[in-house]
Amino acid sequence: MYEDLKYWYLRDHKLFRTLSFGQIRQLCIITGFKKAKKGEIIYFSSSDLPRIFLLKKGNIKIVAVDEDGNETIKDIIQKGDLFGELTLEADSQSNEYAKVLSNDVAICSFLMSDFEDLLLRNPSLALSYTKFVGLKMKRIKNSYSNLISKDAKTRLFQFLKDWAEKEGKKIEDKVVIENYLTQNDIAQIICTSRQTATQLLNEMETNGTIIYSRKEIIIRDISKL
Amino acid sequence: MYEDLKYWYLRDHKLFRTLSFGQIRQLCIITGFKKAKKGEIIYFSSSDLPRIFLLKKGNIKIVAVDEDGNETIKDIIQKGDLFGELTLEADSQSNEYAKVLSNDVAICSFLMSDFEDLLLRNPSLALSYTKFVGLKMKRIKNSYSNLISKDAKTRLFQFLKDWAEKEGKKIEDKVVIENYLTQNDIAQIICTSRQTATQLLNEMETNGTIIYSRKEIIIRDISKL
DNA sequence: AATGATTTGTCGGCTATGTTACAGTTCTAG
DNA sequence: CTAGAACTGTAACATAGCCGACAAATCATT
Repeated sequence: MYEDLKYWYLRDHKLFRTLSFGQIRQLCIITGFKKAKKGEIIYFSSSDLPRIFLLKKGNIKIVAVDEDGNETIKDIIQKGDLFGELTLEADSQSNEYAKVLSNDVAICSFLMSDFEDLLLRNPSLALSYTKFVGLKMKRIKNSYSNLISKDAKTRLFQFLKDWAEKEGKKIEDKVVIENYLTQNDIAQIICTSRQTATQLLNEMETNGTIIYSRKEIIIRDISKL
Repeated sequence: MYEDLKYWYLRDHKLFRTLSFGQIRQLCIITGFKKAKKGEIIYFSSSDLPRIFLLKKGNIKIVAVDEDGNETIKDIIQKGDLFGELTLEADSQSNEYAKVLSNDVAICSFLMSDFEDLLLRNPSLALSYTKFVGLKMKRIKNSYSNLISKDAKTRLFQFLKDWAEKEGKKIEDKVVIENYLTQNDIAQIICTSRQTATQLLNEMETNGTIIYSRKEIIIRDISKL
């Protein structure tokens, strides 16, 4: 029964959909299944054995701390996303951890080495996984080049657009996003100061392009972003 | 004989070193083997069939053009590097091309689909390749976060340091780099205006940290960068 | 050797954005 | 219900680095 649970938790992910029950049993080791609450911190890069994680429920942010102690948001992970040592290469020096944003999350994980074995036995999965990593790379490239070449306003617009696309719910002609980020979070994601983010958001609100509150963000007309 | 040539040209790359002669024959299709001269432009994203390229000799830059016609340097490719559709996913919209920087280059290429077949038959190669793509991703992340969080001067320093490490020749306690980039190129790589790059380089020269000419750059004391 | 093209050098004004600083608002935990 | 913490709002000021403009130097081609 517990075995079955594990099975479904992985099967769920599109990457693993092609695998048989038996094959997933090979990856028998969802050694970790964890729940956590808002604000909790989950260390993963420095964990004993390198792992790959799968977020089953909720939202987390990946935060990196540099030498000077500055925090930067590396990524926002949503339900269904993989995170951790996706490159299959343990990286001791990257000083990253995950912080829970939503009220509670559920995470499962498996050992990198076990995953490698599975890939070796399933070339087509290996290929899919490579493409998956590649896609991730492309996304990163894209968002970074936005960060570099556009000004803060454009970056905010782009961010909201992406967010709406990923998680927004269309209600009539508006898009409603559940807002689990603080303005500071948003600022960090689009790489600007909190103040500028605040200003821009307020500006958009007075313009009537969005309705902002701590609970949700409503975008009037997504095509105008 | 010609077959043998192809073989060696691939065998050369560390990724393919583990493959047998026969396996490389499977990838029998180094359909392209091309030479080009300085300034030439090589289109690859829009090429008929998606390919993966291997630069055998020389240096090229990967340039992307955005909607407004602005050119940005995406990458500098050196002898031995792979480039092209590394993610194994044809990408029609990325408007990229390669421009030859050194006096002449030699490039060989093979079809993405053939490469995929090879990966399917060689799980361990697939794994290596995944790690290779992963590594590339990590590098990109790294350099981008430099671009974002550091100022132009630090970026230039970092760039010179990397360049020296990759290509510099140690002569006594100095490092000499063959300079095939214009100041404009450098500016684009570190994402600043040409003027600022010029200013910073001159500043470094008067400081005595580097000796700059169009042919070569000499770094006095690399540890001081 | 000459001419045009490319690359480099330099300057002053301008703008977006970070910084510092503080006040008001909303949430949270006891 | 209340105090403290965490967020949000606003403003003045400083500045890195972009941009336009143009001159000087170097390279490439005939």
